[in-house]
Amino acid sequence: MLKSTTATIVRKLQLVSGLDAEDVQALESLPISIRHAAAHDYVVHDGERPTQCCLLIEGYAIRVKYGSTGQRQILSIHIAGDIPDLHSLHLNVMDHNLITLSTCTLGFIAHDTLRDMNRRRPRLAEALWRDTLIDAAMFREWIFNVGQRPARARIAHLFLEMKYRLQLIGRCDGATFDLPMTQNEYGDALGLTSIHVNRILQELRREGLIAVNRQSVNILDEPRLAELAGFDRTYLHQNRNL
Amino acid sequence: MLKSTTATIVRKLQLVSGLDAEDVQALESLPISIRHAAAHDYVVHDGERPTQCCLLIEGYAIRVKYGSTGQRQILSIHIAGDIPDLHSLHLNVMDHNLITLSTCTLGFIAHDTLRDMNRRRPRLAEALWRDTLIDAAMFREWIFNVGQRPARARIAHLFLEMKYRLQLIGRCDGATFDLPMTQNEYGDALGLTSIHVNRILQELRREGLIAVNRQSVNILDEPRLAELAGFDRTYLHQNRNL
DNA sequence: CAGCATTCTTAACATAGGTAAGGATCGGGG
DNA sequence: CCCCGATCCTTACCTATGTTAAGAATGCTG
Repeated sequence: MLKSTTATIVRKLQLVSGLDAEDVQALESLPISIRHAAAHDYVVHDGERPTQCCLLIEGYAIRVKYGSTGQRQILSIHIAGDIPDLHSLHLNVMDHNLITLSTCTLGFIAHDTLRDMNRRRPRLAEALWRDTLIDAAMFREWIFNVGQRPARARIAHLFLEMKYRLQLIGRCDGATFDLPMTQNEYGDALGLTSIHVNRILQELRREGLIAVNRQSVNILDEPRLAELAGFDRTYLHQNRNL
Repeated sequence: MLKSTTATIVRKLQLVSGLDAEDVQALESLPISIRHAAAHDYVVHDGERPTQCCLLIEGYAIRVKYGSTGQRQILSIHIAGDIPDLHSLHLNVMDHNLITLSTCTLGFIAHDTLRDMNRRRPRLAEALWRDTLIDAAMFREWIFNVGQRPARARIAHLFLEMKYRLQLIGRCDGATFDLPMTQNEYGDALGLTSIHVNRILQELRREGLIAVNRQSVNILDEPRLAELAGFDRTYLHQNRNL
């Protein structure tokens, strides 16, 4: 079952920002060069000056900042339909890395092409701008998460965010979804050590809230988890009318 | 000495993104309604649906998220020339609050007016988009700061960020600049308690790195402070050619 | 100038989360 | 099919930061 390379992003933008037929047409006819990447491959490096953007067609990727003393902070987790380095269209230098989490299908679109499209189709340009703004909104929530919530709530919040984002693109029907992350990586995302992540995960399992393993998450008791996390999905801005 | 309401933002955008004479002209002739606000006033509320953006003409403001159990996280600190709620142009609902820190001169610009300008002047639209992207870049660094750095480095990093941003708009010549924040507010910004902020500030003072009080900061030993903080200004994207 | 409310400071004590180290499992390559 | 490296899990102990409390500076405001 071969899906169009743009199917997922088209679906996302349609739901989130609204596109007319011509916009969809413009997106679908964009020249994209496909590449397959292995898990834990660099897509874009910190300090680099990209001349193209990377559409995540299939798989999972993360944005990561490294510190001088080896610390590592995951800034966001990306799924199919995302363009994690869209910002490079207007920000010349990368200030972080883009790395795959799983094997991925990537589609590269030249900056020139995108700029051209934006000029021609202001509604699409707006949708892309909006996409980067939603990115920023998720960063804000991430700051709150890391700065204010205790470890349990932090982890719970991450799972719920991923659930709603995957739901939007049709990759989570019930309560289960793929998420190929190690406990170490959860730690890097949440500002915790893998040991502590492990402690908390044990607790949450014991309490019957979730089932997690290296590749997937199953949310067993969403109401209690949402309560624990203080989760409010407004910040995801998934509905353009809301 | 009366300064034009747009002088600071024009200066910033010129340095950061480059504007031609017509762009400047367009900005300067924007209809703006001025309002003065007291310190600690709400400018925009979480959950609100703004129909205008707020240009910070004079003074300091913060963006803040409140948690269900009273926690408070400051997401960013804003200075003259910033439009802290520019994102509301494409994101309908506010997911946080905008609050003044000091008495402020605010300039409100209707969304319709801005959208109109963006359509007419693509370069300006690009500069504004870029401005929101720099915002996002600062959020990323803020995540790293709160997630990875120990308290000392966290505080040091905040001071250095403010220094370079104020320098750009000409409000920090030497090593001293205004920053009207209490230790409590530093805590809310950094995910620390005011008591711990106080402890660290004492240390940094004793070691001759900084002098801080309720309204201003004096960076006494920038090299050592930058070393401590692991500060690298790239993420501020202050130079369009860089 | 008095008086009240912040803010700052210090101290004693408590705990969430980090560090270190080793054993148990698991999955992919030879 | 078995071995090896990577995860995962567990335990014990330690430290940065939070909590509570209370007094000393400030700085408004009347």
